[in-house]
Amino acid sequence: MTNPLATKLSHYVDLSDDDVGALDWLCADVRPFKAGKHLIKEGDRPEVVFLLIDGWAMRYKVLRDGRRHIMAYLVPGDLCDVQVFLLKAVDHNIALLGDASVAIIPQAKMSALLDERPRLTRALGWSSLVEDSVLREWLVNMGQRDAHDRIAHLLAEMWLRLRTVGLASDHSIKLPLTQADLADTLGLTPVHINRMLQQMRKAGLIEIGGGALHIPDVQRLMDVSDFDANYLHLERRAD
Amino acid sequence: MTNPLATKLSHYVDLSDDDVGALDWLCADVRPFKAGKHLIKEGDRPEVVFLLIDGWAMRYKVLRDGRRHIMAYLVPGDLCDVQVFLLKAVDHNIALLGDASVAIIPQAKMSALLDERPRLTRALGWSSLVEDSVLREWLVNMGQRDAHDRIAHLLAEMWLRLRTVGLASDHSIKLPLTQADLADTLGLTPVHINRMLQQMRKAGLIEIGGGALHIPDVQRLMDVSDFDANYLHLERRAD
DNA sequence: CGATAGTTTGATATCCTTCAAAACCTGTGG
DNA sequence: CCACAGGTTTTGAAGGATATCAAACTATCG
Repeated sequence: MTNPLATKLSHYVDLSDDDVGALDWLCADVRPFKAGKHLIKEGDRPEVVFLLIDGWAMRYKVLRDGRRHIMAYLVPGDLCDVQVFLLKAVDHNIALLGDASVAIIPQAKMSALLDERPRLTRALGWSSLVEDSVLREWLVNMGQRDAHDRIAHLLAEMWLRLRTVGLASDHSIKLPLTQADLADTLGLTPVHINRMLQQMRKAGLIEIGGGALHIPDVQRLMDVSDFDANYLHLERRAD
Repeated sequence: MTNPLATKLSHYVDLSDDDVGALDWLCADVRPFKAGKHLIKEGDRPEVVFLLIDGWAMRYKVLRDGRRHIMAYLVPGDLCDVQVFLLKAVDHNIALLGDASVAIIPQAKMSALLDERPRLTRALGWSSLVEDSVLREWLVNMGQRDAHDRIAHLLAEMWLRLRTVGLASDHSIKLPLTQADLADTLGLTPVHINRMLQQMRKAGLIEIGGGALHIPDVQRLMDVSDFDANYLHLERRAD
């Protein structure tokens, strides 16, 4: 199974071969993009849906005084704002964090899929509920945890999410984030991120650097950061 | 127009009389509940959808050590987790903040509405995109703003949201929140909330207390808190 | 090999928390 | 109608987590 969206959705529902075929059909138009390319800009009214095939993207906002806040990371298998064409104008940006491959899906194709494949529609609905749930957990993370635990929680989440699309090898993932990116994600200073990462390194919790993250003992990282994987809803609903 | 959901949706699309009638039909079963009553509990798999008619509710999570974080406030016209029956189990709680009236909508009734009234379906989709957008703005609020601005931003938002359902009289709204609630919403201490509120009172930004909030100059409150109303998507899409 | 982005270090300032107690409400039962 | 109980708001003093500022160091890439 090469399509990362299919890999992800198969965690939520049983996909038939036809379903997988339909997803491949959806991703007929895959293009390479350079690092920093914007898929969506504030004020746009997008006409197509994007699906990340390879690489990372971030969803972010810029405040009036120039500060930036990153509100989500998109990894392979993640869709950009499936429903967003309902709105007059989007209120955020989505940019690639490195060179990436992106499938471009015309609105009509997306609608056709949703009309004809109820099982996929359900899986996509699930997937978007999980996105909401992740957003809520980020809010809790910012509101209730100190810098150390906040970072640990985020890293554990990214590791788990990448594993569900088959992108965690042994205990490592690619992590194309600078410490400034982490700072703008967690509401902290790059300086403080740096100091906390050093502390976590010394404690043997993580090895980080050079665009990669190694977590020797994921359970331990989850324990220290009060991580409860429920919010990722990886357990399939029984019915 | 008495149905607060109809009032809210009419900001997004033009509703026909039939649409409004359908919404009233949806809310046939309205019941009174006592303060503190839980509409949804973590681990539930709800069979019905709730619609707040009168009163406030909060969506919150409890961490392992007992800390609580409030992730959203629901006000009249807001639905509880329309799609949530897709999930195996919800990962949060929704409780009433005071005595309230709640419409109880069976799953089947909701589905029927969505099948038969594409315009309402579109409006509900819009409404749920706005909810997501609000959640993202809360994340930015926590990540980038200090205590004072964070509080100001939240109060301005609640004032605007209540106004769109016709519940802001002159410059006042009901605000059934304790300072501890605000603290658990904004990731601050009740003590610090208290001191900031005093400061805002002295500055003439707000009058708050006794379950009510008065904002003499909403524009000023929005200015100091870097409030950009775009994220509420109150501008109707032109098409 | 120089330029540029990213990481690391140190010293100091500040916002916010913590802890503890007093004051203030609001509803309830006697 | 008073007294009391529980929750909420307010106040003070002191400590801690994180920010700020400035600069050195390191990696990366054309």
